[in-house]
This record gives sequence, C-alpha cells and structure tokens, in this order.
Amino acid sequence: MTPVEVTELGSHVGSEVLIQGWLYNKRSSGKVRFVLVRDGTGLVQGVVTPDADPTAFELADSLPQESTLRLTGTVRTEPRAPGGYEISVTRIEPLHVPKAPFPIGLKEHGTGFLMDHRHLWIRMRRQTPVLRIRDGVLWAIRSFFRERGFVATESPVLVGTSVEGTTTLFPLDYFGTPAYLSQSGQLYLEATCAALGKVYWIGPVFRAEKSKTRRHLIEFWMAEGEQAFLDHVGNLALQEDLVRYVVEAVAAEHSRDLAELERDPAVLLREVGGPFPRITYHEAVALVQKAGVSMAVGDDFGAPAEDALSQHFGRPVFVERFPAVIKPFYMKRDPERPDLALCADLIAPEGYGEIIGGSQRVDTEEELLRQLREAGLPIEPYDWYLDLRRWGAVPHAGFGLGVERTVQWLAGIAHIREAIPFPRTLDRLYP
RNA sequence: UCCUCGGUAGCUCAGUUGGCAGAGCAGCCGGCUGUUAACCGGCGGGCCGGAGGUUCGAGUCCUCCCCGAGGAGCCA
Repeated sequence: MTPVEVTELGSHVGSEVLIQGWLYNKRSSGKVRFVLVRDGTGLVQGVVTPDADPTAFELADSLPQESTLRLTGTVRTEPRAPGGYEISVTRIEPLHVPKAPFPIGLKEHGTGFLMDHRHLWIRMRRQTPVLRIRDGVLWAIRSFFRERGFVATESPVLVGTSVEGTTTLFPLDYFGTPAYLSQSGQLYLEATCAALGKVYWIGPVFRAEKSKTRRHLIEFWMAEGEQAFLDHVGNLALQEDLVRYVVEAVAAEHSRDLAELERDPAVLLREVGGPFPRITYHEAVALVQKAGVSMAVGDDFGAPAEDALSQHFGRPVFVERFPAVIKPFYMKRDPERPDLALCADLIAPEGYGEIIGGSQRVDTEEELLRQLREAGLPIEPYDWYLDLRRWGAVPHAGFGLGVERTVQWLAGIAHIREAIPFPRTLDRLYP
C-alpha cells in the first residue's frame, strides 16, 4: 500500500491508508486505545479496539513514546480527534522500539534541559510549526527577490575583513593568515551588484557578542539585498515591499502552523496593512523619552527603547538618519546634514525588535577613505572594496534582514532560540 | 562583562525557627469501551551541584568554586 501523509488524509476519507511515522502519545480507556502518531506533516489519532488485530491492540498499549511505526487503517471524519480526522486501526507494524523512555515528556521542562536535548526537542508539538514557518519565510524572501529580478550571489563565510566593528569577530587561522567568520555579506554584495545590478543572498553570519537576551544568536541568518542606482528613499520602499510580501505569504500558506502556535494571522496582516511609518532618529529619541524610557541623543536604541517605539506605532516603523558616528563606515552621509547617515532600521511590532538595518552606501573613493580612517580601520584589507569606487562607482543601497527575528515575530515566540533548528547561543555549542 | 534568581528522584518542583528525604509526571504492575498533557489504585527510584566551614546535628546557616535561567549593554 502506498503511504499517505497526515496532511493528505482529508482526501482519503472512507478508504484504507498506510501512515508512516512516530508514536507521539497514547491513551487508553478500557477496551479502546488511542495512538497519536506524527509523521512530520502533522498529527493523527488512531483508534484501536480488540475486534481489530489483537496484535495491534497489544502494541497500542506497550509501544513507548517515539517508537517508529507503520499504521494501517480506515480514515474517518471525527470532530473529537485532534486534526478532525481519525484512523480506525487494523494493523500496527513497529519499525523501531526504543529501549529507554524518551527524555522529552509532554509535561513541562526547563529551558536548560530542552536546549541540551534540542535534537529531540524539535520533534515536539510547538517546535515543528515554527520550523515550517521559517521555511515559509525563506521561500518568500527568495521568491520576492526573484520576482523583482534580483540575482542570488553568495558571499563568502570566511573573510579577511570586518563589516560591523572589530570587537565581535570570530578569529580563525587561515593557513597562517588571520581570518574571520563573516559578520555580514554586504561588502561582497556591493561588488556583485556592480556586476549584476540587483543581487541578494541568504546565509549565516556570526557575531561574537557576549549577548544573552531573547533576541540574540551568535550564528544567525541574514537576507541581504543590494541594488545599483538605488537611493535611500527607494531602499525603504524595497524593504517595506519585502516585509509585507513575506508576512502575506506566511499568513496565506502557514495558517495551520500559525493556528497551532495560537498566532492570529489577522493581527499580522493588520500590522503590515498600511504604509510603515517613517520617523527620524531624533524624532524617535523624543518619542522614547516621552514614553518614560531614559536615553540621550547620540545613544543607539536599547531593547526598552525599541519596545517603546513598537508599542507606540503597533506596526513596523522605520527609524532613519542616525548620527553617523554611531553607524558603520560604509554608510553615505546625508548631503544636507553631513553628521547624519542615510540609513534606517526597521523596528518590528509587538516588541520583536530591529529586524532590518539598511543604508545608502558611500559611493566615492575619497569619502570611503575618510570614513575608514575615522573608524580607525586599516586601509589595505579594504583595497578591493575601494576598487568598487574607482571603477564604475554608482549610487547604491541595500539592507540586511534578520531571518530569525522575522520568524520570531511571525510565529509569535518569546525567544529567538526556537526560530532556528540548532541555535548557537552564548556558552552553548551542544548539540 | 555586569546585575538578579536558581541547582533536591529521569523531568517539573515543595521541603516550616537547623532535628527521619517529599509530591506530581515519566517508568513498571493492575483497572476502566471515546481518550484529548486522560483518569483511578499500587510499586521501585536520592552523592540534596562541588569543596571547605559553623554546629551535638546542615537540603536548610557561612565562604569559595562550577553549572543553568532571566535581564542589561551591543546588535539583526
């Protein structure tokens, strides 16, 4: 018999099917036994009675959690069953029977224990929908860029230069030459964008920050776009279109996953329904101060400040034109206000924090040399990057979107560690 | 790096002014013909994070160390 996936059961009502999966839970009530089977696509309940196969009846009692099995039976519509369908089981074929109890029970566990068992934890009910939503976010980003004519051009992960400041680099030995894990693919995207016009990449980046918060990972995925002949204003429009596209795609294609997480898609669609407000850095500081959060002009926004902004607007908000001194060397200055950078951060609603950082880039050699020096960076490793301003210099702009923070927002989960299969957090490299 | 709270059964936790080590879940045995993290009865299960100290006596008080969680700073 051809195996059927749990999500396809609706089109097999009344016929006999074969389900391949793992025993998630079992219950019994006298002479009726219930087996809850997961197959990766969903959960289905099988009902086993003694008038079915007596072997199946015995197995429904004795098999431990996370046994691998094949289940044969007839599909029925059943409102009492989770998922709406139920299988009247005729046969259970165990493929693997664990010798020890599964470490992750259905009751409460502490975070440390769950993180030690992350490789098993991802099988559990609240984890699989998040990972499917992550897949939806990544596919939506790719199809957005593809529809707009962007070319995927990968940036290297092993690099010789810093993008985001030297204190958060992971150093390594590249056959005797100092090297680092990439903090961002941006500099290389600026090169490929001069070759192909519109480019993007999605990949892992690394920040050796001693951060220990619900919105930080040491290794996280960035989706970065870079476009030639694009200015600051066009950059914001591109970012806004991308975020709206991703939210609408996930709301449409992952309603079942969102429902399992008790996340209302209508809330997300409302948040991206209208234009995203755009305020300047200085307006944002004033708003934050008015909300009672202490911060000075010249500070970057901390978590409480971002939360105040996100609470005030209730939708994604762009904060633009930061003081150049607190931003990286590659950002172009505002011609009207040379002390400000032509940049913007996009703050997600509901306190999920900054999900995008972007800017128009410096496009002349003189300006770039000056800003490298001001940042105290050596010139030589950036010589290739300066070449981009020596031949075919072009106004260009781009941004980086944090994939896990976006997943965190859409899935409505409290901590970023659940937004990636195997999170790399401070002091945690196992599993 | 700093601040706060924790570490007791496989897991989640309780443990009174210092005086015999406890519960729920999981496991095992039994019961129940519609369970929804099922329920009911029974059984087994402990280097109380580690090292020192105070005391007749320490899970409990003190010192140091190790580990975990939450938050800050910084960032996406």
